[in-house]
Amino acid sequence: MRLYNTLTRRLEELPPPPGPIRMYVCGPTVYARAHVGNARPFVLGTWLRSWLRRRGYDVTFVHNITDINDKIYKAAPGASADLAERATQWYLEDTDDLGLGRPDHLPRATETVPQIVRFISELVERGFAYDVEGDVYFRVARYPEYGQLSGQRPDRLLDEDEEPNPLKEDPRDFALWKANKPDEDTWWDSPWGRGRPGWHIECSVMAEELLGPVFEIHGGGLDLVFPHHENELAQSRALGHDFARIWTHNGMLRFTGAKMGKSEGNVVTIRDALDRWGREALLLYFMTGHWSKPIDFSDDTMEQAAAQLATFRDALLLDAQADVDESELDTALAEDFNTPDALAILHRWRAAGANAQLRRGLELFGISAALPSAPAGVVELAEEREAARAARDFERADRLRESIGAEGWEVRDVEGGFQLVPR
RNA sequence: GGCGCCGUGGCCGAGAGGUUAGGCAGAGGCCUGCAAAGCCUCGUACAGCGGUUCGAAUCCGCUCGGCGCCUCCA
Repeated sequence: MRLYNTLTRRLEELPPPPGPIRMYVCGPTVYARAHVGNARPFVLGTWLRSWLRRRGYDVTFVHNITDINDKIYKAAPGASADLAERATQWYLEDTDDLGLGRPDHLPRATETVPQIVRFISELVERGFAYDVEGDVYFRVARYPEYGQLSGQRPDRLLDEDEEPNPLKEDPRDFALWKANKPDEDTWWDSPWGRGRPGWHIECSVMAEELLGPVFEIHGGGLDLVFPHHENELAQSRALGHDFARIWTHNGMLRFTGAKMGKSEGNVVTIRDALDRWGREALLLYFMTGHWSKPIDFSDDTMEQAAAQLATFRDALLLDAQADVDESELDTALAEDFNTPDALAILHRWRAAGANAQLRRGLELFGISAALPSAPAGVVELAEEREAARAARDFERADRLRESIGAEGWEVRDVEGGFQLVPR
């Protein structure tokens, strides 16, 4: 199994089964309903887990909930904890409805504060951090490797336009701990006074708490490479921890086509996508693009995914029992988890009539392609149509087919009866 | 300006020096009372310009175009 590693900029071999494979995928900051783009790393993480397990790996999948953040304070003045809790529940509901199961651990920043404080204290003791007026900052100058993940050169990271924070020794330094401000309604006690963790530290700590100081995979959106992941790496390596070996960064979703969303964010929530297209079409959509590349989310691309799903469903209605070499799929996935290639293979199996393997292959990605059964009223119409056909009253039969169509179903005449398919 | 990614047939999208990717949409046909599904047939594409090579969509250079990040966005 090889995966593209942002840190080394090449494909990297995973240890052989059973591993272990310890995987941390950055989860959401909970301040609003998550959008489809947020689903991509989650989907990828659960897919990877199930496939690796099938290959005999011992996998632990950690996915965090960042429930302490500036954005939350800003979005819900005076009620940030409440919003964070609500948005956490939304996220769990939305990702549950993707039907891929839950990560093995869903740590929350608010439940990790003592460990975070300990971690920061150690950084301070070792000179990698300093406190000023209740804030604690990471001393970038003390960590010469800074920039290795994102390819940024430390000396080029100075932004002249930015008003420098006078508390920082160096404008590149970033906050590990922030003193409580009057409009922030949650806080924790610490050696530096009342405050709360900065943005990046919670991930270093939660990952190491659950996976240890060295683990195999760290994932997340490409937009997190800098500064978020760069900073995580710096904090942990500063303490001598290897931290993540392979960094996987998934490409962004591009929202094109019809404008959705409000003022500027033309985004679609996971919920909306689920309601409109169904979870299986959505999952199939995610398969159509390689995880490391951007994909367009549009009516057009979703319709194409839905059409592919229908094709698979139709094929599985047939009683086909051909046999194919199932390892072909594993070969595709073993090479950087190439789902578009995997999808092409599944289509070949479909065309070959290898339904058992096709079903197993789809299930790996959480797609059961099972047909819902038609409501009784629709079944009745179909039975009436059968009777009309038997009586060779085709005009009536065609009218009944139209009525069935109006209910959102399609009748097909098959050997010895009919079949009802939603459309 | 800095770091990086990408441009493949109407659309989506693998591949990566010489061999059919696959799908969606479309056309014709078989089947069907008519359909649907299924099956058969049909597309010789790799942004442009140079170069390397016996041979390039695949390597090199330049140009054009799109995108991400550059302190809180998955």
